[in-house]
Amino acid sequence: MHYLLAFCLFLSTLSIPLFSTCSGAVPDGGQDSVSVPDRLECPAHATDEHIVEYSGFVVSYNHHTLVPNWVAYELTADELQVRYNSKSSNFSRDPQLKGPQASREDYSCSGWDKGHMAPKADMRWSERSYWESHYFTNICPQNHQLNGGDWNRLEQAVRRWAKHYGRVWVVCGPVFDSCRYGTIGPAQVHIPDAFFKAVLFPVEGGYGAVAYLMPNGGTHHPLSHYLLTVDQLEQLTGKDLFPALDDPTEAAVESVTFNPDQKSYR
DNA sequence: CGGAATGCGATG
DNA sequence: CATCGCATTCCG
Repeated sequence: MHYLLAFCLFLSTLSIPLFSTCSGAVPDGGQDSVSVPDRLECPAHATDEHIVEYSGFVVSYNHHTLVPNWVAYELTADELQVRYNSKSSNFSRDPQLKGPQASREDYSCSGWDKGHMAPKADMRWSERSYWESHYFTNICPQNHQLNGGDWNRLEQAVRRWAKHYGRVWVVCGPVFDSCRYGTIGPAQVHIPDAFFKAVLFPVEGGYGAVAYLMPNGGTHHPLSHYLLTVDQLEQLTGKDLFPALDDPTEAAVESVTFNPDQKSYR
């Protein structure tokens, strides 16, 4: 017990922030980088990102912030029928990925949750996808209240929508602006200021979309409080979301907010 | 209320 | 290391 406490204090002394550039603009060298797959849910490719394709989701990993730039996946109603389960949830590094990664030590005693971007509850359709969701390439430091609260409620809504619409396309990730929370751990894992999530729906003859932005704190509001258009989210994050849509469709879908519950039986 | 789902941390 | 218990939240 005393040893553990001393260990944590030791780690905290190691994690003195030097100067943390938040932009992620530092080029990280040497990693094989694959182009972004041509899928509906994937954002346009940007510089300084390393694309990793897992069985259940695609990650744009940032070797500077040690968190993903974004995580994207299609979620189907069929996938939610299969419920692979494990008593333990063992977070680990992606063994295939070269270069720096976060580790458990960075998060332990940090006061921040290991927050999934692609939720493990969305990846239960196979043992492989389940464990891949536990790689640190899919994890961000996240406020505990948010992780179990409003962010979790949004994830539950996405599963409800996937069941109702048959499939949805999801992209989410951290947002860095003021970098007010600094970093955690010896590896200096960057703590996001906020998180975004955008969801694309198949509707008759076309698509609808919603976007959310939640600060990385213990706020509690109705989900509608965090709502914004995909256009607004793109301006905030500098990302081009759902670029696989043809231009007129993309423009129409991203300028208005779809109401996914409007047509449901509730 | 019971079952999912997000986790953390104590216990052998 | 695995297992268990705890807290919170939401849904049917």
